Amino acid sequence: MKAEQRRQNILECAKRLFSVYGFYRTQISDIIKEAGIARGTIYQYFENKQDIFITLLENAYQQWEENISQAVSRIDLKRISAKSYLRLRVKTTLDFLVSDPDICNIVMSMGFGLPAELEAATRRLEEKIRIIAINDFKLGIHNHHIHSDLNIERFAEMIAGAIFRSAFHALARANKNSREVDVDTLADDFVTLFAPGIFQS
Amino acid sequence: MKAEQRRQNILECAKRLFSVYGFYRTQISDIIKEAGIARGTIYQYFENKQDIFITLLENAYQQWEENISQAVSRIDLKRISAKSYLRLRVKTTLDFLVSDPDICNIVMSMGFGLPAELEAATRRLEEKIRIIAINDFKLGIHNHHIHSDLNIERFAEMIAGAIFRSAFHALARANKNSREVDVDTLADDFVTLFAPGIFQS
Amino acid sequence: MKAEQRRQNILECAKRLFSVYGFYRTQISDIIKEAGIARGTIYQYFENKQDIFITLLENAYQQWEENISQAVSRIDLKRISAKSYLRLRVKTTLDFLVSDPDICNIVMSMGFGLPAELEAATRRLEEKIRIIAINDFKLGIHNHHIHSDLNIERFAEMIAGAIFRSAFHALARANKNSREVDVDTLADDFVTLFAPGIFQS
Amino acid sequence: MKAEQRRQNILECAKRLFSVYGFYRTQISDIIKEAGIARGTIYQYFENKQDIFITLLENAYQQWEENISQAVSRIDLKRISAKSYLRLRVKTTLDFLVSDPDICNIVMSMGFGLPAELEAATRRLEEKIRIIAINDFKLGIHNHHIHSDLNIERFAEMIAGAIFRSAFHALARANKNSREVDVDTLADDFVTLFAPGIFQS
DNA sequence: AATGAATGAGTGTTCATTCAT
DNA sequence: CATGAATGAACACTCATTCAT
Repeated sequence: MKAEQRRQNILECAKRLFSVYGFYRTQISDIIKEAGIARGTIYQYFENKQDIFITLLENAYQQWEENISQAVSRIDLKRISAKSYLRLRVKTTLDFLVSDPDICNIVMSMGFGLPAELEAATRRLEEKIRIIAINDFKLGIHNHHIHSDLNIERFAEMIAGAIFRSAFHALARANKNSREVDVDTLADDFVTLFAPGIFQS
Repeated sequence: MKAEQRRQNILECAKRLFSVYGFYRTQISDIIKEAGIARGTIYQYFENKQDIFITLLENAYQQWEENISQAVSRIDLKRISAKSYLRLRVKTTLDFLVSDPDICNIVMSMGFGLPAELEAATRRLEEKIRIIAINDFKLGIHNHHIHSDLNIERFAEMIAGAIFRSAFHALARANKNSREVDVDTLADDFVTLFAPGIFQS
Repeated sequence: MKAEQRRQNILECAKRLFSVYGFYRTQISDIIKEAGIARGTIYQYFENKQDIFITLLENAYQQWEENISQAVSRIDLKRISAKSYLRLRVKTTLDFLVSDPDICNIVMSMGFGLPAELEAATRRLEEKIRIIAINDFKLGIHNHHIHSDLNIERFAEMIAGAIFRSAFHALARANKNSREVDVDTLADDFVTLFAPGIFQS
Repeated sequence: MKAEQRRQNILECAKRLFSVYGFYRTQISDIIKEAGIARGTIYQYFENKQDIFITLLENAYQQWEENISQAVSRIDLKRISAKSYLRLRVKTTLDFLVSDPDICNIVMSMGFGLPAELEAATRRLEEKIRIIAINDFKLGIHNHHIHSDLNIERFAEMIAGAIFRSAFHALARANKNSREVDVDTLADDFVTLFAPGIFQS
């Protein structure tokens, strides 16, 4: 498993660097220096620079889906209130973003100006969040917690935007120790702002 | 005046290209080809590639501030309702973003991974929007339209995020003709979603 | 004569700049800025950058030859001592170099690394000095002031080298006011060092 | 050791080219063509063009100082005559210049018009020679071989000028085979010309 | 004659990727 | 598997010269 360890180490280093400098300004030289390996070695684990970047995202998405399904599995849908459900969803997302701030940084940047393939990969997470939000809205409408004439697609976009932006700022400003706290107040603030508009009685 | 025209043309072309390909993938060669000028000519109008990019942003910011101050000057603050005021603010911002979708694209991308100087320049617009939102909140609190115990800094972030993201998607999907419509429904959707949370009675 | 004036002004400015920065680091842009003329104008007076440089040297050579012939015409060869003759020759050369330190600077640099044509032009002055020195030596041998078995070609080289180097340093260090003095003591020092070796009795 | 060999080869080629064409007219393309390497390779051994040039000079200076100290260590100062000492000094310098005519060419050119940093580096050798000459003069005065009222700074300049110029011409004209001879006669000619003036009894 | 915008060949340098050891 | 020297296409930028006005 030595090889697998090395692979992970490369990914780890690359993630940190991509997160700070972005795709173009992070050079292969930087990554191998950080990982303490030789120039050629990195190409034994990855096809090329893009491959590293995409692998990073792919891993993050997998992690994300596991988090989501775990969180959902713990809910008793019949007993939880709509508002608590919203908060849980937001909290789960924020927890994930906070648990891996580097990936969070990469994904939230929208990947503007990246090679087409990478841009697409970058956008997949927001897309997933949007789809989950839309499905939740549909569920809410079905359960009569949400008015059926709301533009749920648009709402989903705005919510995704709000979460990403506020998470981004919270992470950017946070010192390492106080992050745990931030997530809870952030989720609370989110619910305070959005719940009234979403659950218009 | 010929010179000024050419300068504008270069900016125009560069804007379009930066908007689609970002800073790194847009090459000087592309810009001059698009502008139909020779290699050296571009350097008679701009110091370097960064200079073009920054000039573009600076122009946009100036335009943006003019729009804002014009819009505000037409309001009778004593007669307008809080909700209408919110809608007007959002509408003004969206109008601006829609009127220059390329700049909008560039600015909304957060400039992640750009050379430090450019990244800073890129973030200035969102910062401005956030500050305006915060000031509006303070005004609302002062006028008792908004609860004083809301976390207005956080709200401002979320609102900025929501506006940018939804505008971005609206623009990305929109065909050129239907944009006018989008802005109005977008503003309406925005108010529908946010007003209840902001103006909690 | 307006045109001739302008031409002279360009030469004047170019000379100063070439003297300080050399051929390559002096740009046409610098010259026109210094001369206060437009970019195109300079090409109405000179073919190209090289042409300016060569014209400068040519003028200097002409000036130099006038100086030399004037100085010689004032000597009564029958009455002057060999040593005084040597001193006069050296003094004349130094006077010229001091009278136009910029040209002096250019010529003394040997023109190493210049385009072939310019390098050749640059070396012409030292060549002239060497030839004059050789002829003077021959005259000295003929008049029995100088041993006939000395290697006069070699002596001429060394003398040219010594004059140029010491003049160069004197000029480089001199403040504008004290130059007149320098030339005389320089000539004296030169005679003190070289006369014994040249006029070996 | 392969790497060191390649590095030396690059320096070798660059030296030859700089010697003939100077700094500006020698292009990176020329050097790599001469060295038979790829464009990027040269930047693995040197930071940039200037770095190559400076390394070349630095190496030469080191070589020169070794030569000097070796030569001095072989002298028995108590037994050697002042004139022989002078000849030895000149001979040592000429031997060095002749042993590496390319560097000699570069250094003797005074570096006029080079980028400031390079110009400074270029002038260091003449400066060293001048200082050695001055120290030797002081020694000569102390030992009563040289009059104490001579302007030794000036003499040092002239001597340096004479050596450089005559060496330069000797090298420029010499065919490869006859150099050995030249140095000895050159040193003799030098002593013949300068000794009487320096050791004025 | 004067202008200055336009030109484009040329130059140094970068950096992801390859490959012999 | 690991290494790191070698590669070369790609890129931003310069600057002497031209030419329409």
